[in-house]
Amino acid sequence: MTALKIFNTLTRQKETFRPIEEGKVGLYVCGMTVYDFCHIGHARVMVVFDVVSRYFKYLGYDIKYVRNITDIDDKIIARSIEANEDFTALTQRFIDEMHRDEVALNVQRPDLEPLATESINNIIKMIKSLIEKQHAYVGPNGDVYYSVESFDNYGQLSGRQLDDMNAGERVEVDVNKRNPFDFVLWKSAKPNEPSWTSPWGEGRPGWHIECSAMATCCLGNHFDIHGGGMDLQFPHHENEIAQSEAATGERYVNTWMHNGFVRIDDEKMSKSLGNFFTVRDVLKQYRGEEIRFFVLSSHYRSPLNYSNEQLNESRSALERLYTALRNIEPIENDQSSDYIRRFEEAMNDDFNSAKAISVLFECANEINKLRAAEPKQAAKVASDLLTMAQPLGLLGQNADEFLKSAMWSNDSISNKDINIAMSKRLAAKESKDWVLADQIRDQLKEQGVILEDSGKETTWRRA
RNA sequence: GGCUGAGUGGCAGAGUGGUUAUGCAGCGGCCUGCAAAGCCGUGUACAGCGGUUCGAUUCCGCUCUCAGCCUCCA
Repeated sequence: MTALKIFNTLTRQKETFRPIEEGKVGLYVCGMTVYDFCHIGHARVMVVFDVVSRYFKYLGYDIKYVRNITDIDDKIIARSIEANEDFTALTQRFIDEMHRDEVALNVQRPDLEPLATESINNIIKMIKSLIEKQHAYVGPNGDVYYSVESFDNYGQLSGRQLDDMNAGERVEVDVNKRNPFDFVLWKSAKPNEPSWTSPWGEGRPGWHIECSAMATCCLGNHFDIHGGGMDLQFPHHENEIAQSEAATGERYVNTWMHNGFVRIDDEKMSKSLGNFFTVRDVLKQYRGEEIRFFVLSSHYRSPLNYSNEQLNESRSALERLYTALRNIEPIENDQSSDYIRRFEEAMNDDFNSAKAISVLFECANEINKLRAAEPKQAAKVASDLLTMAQPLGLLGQNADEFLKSAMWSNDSISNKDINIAMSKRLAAKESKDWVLADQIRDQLKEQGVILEDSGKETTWRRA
């Protein structure tokens, strides 16, 4: 059995995973800022780290998975003013929507979902300690800043030197900062903004500090894995390291994992570019499992190009897998399985879900070959297939139900009417009236229903 | 300007110093009353130019192209 290897952004290498505490894993992932619906890029983070978490469980680890929710920031404030809605009502609304998307994508809830607004005490404590240790200072405007020059290893994660970066190239440099790369820990409140009391007056936390506070609070000063999107590498995660290690004096995180972007027409999908699709929108056309399969069909660090063609392919792929599982009662396989071995080998290689999925198809092929002659053997392979699908969060539905429920044709004709048409066709077939039988079949096909004859039995599915 | 990463067959997408990825689509066959599903077979793929090597798509160098970060962003 190969050991689990994970690509660590910090070292830019795959490293054998060694937990800090035997048999346990602490995982922290940067979650959503809740002022809008989740888009497919967010879905990728959710699904990717859901699989990471499921796979650790599959391997028998006791995992603690923490994903924060940013429920206070500039955009939230802007939205709440715009919508004339209290910011807590706004954020609660989108937290609920996010949870709805997760359910649709079969994403399991993290063990903890801390809120920034419920972590203010810890945030203040950490800022205090940073000021005491002279890693932070109060600027002329009353905001508290982190001093990047006070931290020797600043730039270790993103592989950049302070001198190499073009500060102020695209954004005006804040005159209150000693170094242009210093960042806000505590922001003083403007009139009518939500705020909390602190030693530096009424205000709210900066973006980066909340994650340091929540992560160390939930998982300890030093934990195993921290994840998030590629774009968070700099400055967000770089700043988290600087803050946390300066404040605690301990190493912060062993392994950093970053997932690649979803792209549209070879461009990053993002809010600022406006080229995004919300999970909600895509769910009108595709099932959650189809979106999930699409996300897992490429490696998590690769770019993922969004298109209908790709989603359609994911649909066909799932149909093939479910078709193999149809009408089979899996029997637990007591023998060691080469499929499982290769599946684990793929997953142990930095969670290579694309490669792992190819093993699922080999199982499907094997089942189809065995099903007539050796049904018992086929049932065992089916069990293997489901065993592998579980940590991927796939194939959890009943095969026949999945195949009978394709979404857009659901309302065109009822199951009852399908059955009526089928019995008419059966009668036609028995009297060898092929013209009528084919006519009925063609008609159903127009309504999105495909008939499949096998021997005397006829099954149906929706296209 | 600095720093990352990527360029694979019609499409998508893994991987490897010499041997079948996988899925979708195509073609031929089997099965079928005919289909569908399934099975079998089938594709001179690895951006370009040099180098290392008995041998490179895989290692090294250069070139070209693309994407990302250096502002908020998953």
